[in-house]
Amino acid sequence: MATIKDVARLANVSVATVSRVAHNDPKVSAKTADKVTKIMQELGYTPNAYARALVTQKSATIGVVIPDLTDPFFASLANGVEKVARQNNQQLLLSIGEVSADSERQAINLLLERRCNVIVVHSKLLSDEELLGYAERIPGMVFIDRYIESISHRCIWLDNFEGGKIAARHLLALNHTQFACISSQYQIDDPALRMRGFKTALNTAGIQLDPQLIASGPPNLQGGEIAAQNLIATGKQFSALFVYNDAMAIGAISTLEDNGYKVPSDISVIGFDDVLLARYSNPKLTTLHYPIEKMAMLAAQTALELANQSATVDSHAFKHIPRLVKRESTGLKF
Amino acid sequence: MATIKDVARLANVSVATVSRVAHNDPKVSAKTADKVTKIMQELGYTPNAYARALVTQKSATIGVVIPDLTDPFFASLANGVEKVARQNNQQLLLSIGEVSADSERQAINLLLERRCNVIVVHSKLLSDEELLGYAERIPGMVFIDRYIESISHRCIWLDNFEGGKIAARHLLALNHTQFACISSQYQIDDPALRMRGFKTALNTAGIQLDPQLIASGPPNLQGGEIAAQNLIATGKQFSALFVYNDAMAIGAISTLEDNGYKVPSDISVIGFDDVLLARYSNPKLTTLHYPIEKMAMLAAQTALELANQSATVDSHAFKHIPRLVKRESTGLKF
DNA sequence: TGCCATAATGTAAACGTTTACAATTTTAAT
DNA sequence: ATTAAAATTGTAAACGTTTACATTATGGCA
Repeated sequence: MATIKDVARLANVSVATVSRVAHNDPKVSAKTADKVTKIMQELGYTPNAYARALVTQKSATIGVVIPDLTDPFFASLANGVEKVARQNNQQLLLSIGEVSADSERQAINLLLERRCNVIVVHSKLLSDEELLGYAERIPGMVFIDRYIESISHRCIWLDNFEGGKIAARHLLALNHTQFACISSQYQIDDPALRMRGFKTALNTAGIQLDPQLIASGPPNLQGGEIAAQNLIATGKQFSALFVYNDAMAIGAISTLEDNGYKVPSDISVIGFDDVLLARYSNPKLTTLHYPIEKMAMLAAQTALELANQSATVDSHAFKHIPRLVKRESTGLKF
Repeated sequence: MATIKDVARLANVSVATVSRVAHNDPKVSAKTADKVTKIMQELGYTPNAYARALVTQKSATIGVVIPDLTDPFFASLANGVEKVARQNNQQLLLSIGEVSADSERQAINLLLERRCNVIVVHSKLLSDEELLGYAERIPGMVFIDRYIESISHRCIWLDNFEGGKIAARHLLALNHTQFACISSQYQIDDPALRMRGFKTALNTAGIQLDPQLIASGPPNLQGGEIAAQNLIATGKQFSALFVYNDAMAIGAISTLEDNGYKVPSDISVIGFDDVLLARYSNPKLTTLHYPIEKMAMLAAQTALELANQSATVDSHAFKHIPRLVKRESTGLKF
């Protein structure tokens, strides 16, 4: 590939001049600028980002660490970061953390090697201490979907507890009195918080959740199907079901309908996350909207500002509350 | 950030020795290796990928150009590339091409600046000529979901025409005789090919497709809903519906059911792509599986080999045929 | 003990840029 | 025509590595 020197030689100027033309620096005469531009095109010259990064000490790159791209939730996250990256003429470097602490660590390290000074990390497996260590080293690192007290101004997270409460209040407002839950068996924090919020709101209304009507499974379609089967197998009555996420909720609905229950007329079902699926399911899913793309954009913006020491973000924006999206899967209890 | 020189100074050795330790070169004594390693850890030394790339002339990076991350189809594509990237210790650089020829061009150029020599491109907007120009400059560039005659060994594509035929044959085998179609109004090639394949197979069976029973719309849920409404509005009978993609198919089903038609008992519906949605919809969608992740992996693998001039791939593998996935949305016509 | 092969380490150039600073050319005012 | 200021261009160091080659240290053997 043609280098700046090649251009300089052919144009009979110094590399400095070529560099100036490449940055359309005003202190270069129109004539030489033309000449150089022409040669650049002839040679198909493209500046070498590595050389540039080396000397300027900036990578023009935003890094993202997520566990998985196929999950639409994380795809939205990456998309949010990409948007602000593009707005700021930065490129997106993607590092997939998979499912082990080791690969998450690996993913972060790769970003560090590339001198990414702006990084959005979604980590559920690394300890607070380890993340703090990284955070200390690189000021432009921000955590999404995680809360670490001592660096709360660098954490963008959703209030899952509150989400659970909102779900409960919605079902209570529809006159339901007999509740069931489906939780996820993975990811320590989120499911537990959502369930606790749900129970708390029920208790406030003077209702106890029957422990036998809490099922769980892996957080996907099949998990929801199995959990719903277990719920039905208890033989207990319930008219409202709060499910950990949309995928499980759709699985649960499918099992319920296979067993002769109509949603929402017999049983109301509410999901969580509001991923694409929720709008495509039948009946369309009532759920709690997780504004992940917006949060990701905020995270990227914050990381960018922190990296430039220009941080002025209102730290109240960091906690997000999910919003109830009423669709077709919940209804009045008669 | 600590550099190799810092390490060298503190360890009382030359930078060359540190570099050797970093690559665990065998020609360094165990004693010094230990000493250096310790200092590296103390300083939290991470080699600078840019400096390394500059001198070795390799970027250790695979680039991907896709129009959009939120579309699960493209997310799968990116995921496939990422998988082989990781297998080969490469990093994923993502460039979003959006929806204009200009931004696609921009996306490719950014990758070139970063001296990505392995690139998987999904472009529908740039002309064959322009892509050929790029292909010439960089040998490790491979095109997915596109066919360019003169560089067919660098194109990984799906036979949409054949897919249309398979769909038709499936519906014919179920004894259907009255057909309708929903196509997409965007993306010149794919929809046209799918529809042509469909018609061709019908004609072979001696059936003509009524031109009035071909509707179209934007390739999403709403597009499918609207198109189905138009189909119903014609007042014409049909028992089998071939839809451009799964999202539209789900929209169409929703409209059909709202109008009192049962799927599949009244009308069989077949989609295309087999995205996540197809498995989550109700009824579950019969569709044509587009093995995009597998294709993306093959593309990345091919690009990698081309970049290393070690290409030995069987070029017959480059054309892919979609596979029929029979689920619940199609059934026998009585 | 001296010598040589081998192992270990160091030196320095190169990769392709950017950017102070220096040098040169142009411009305009006298 | 002279000259100072302004505009343009060039020089060279620096960024952090890798690596061919040169140098030095080590150990084995006679």
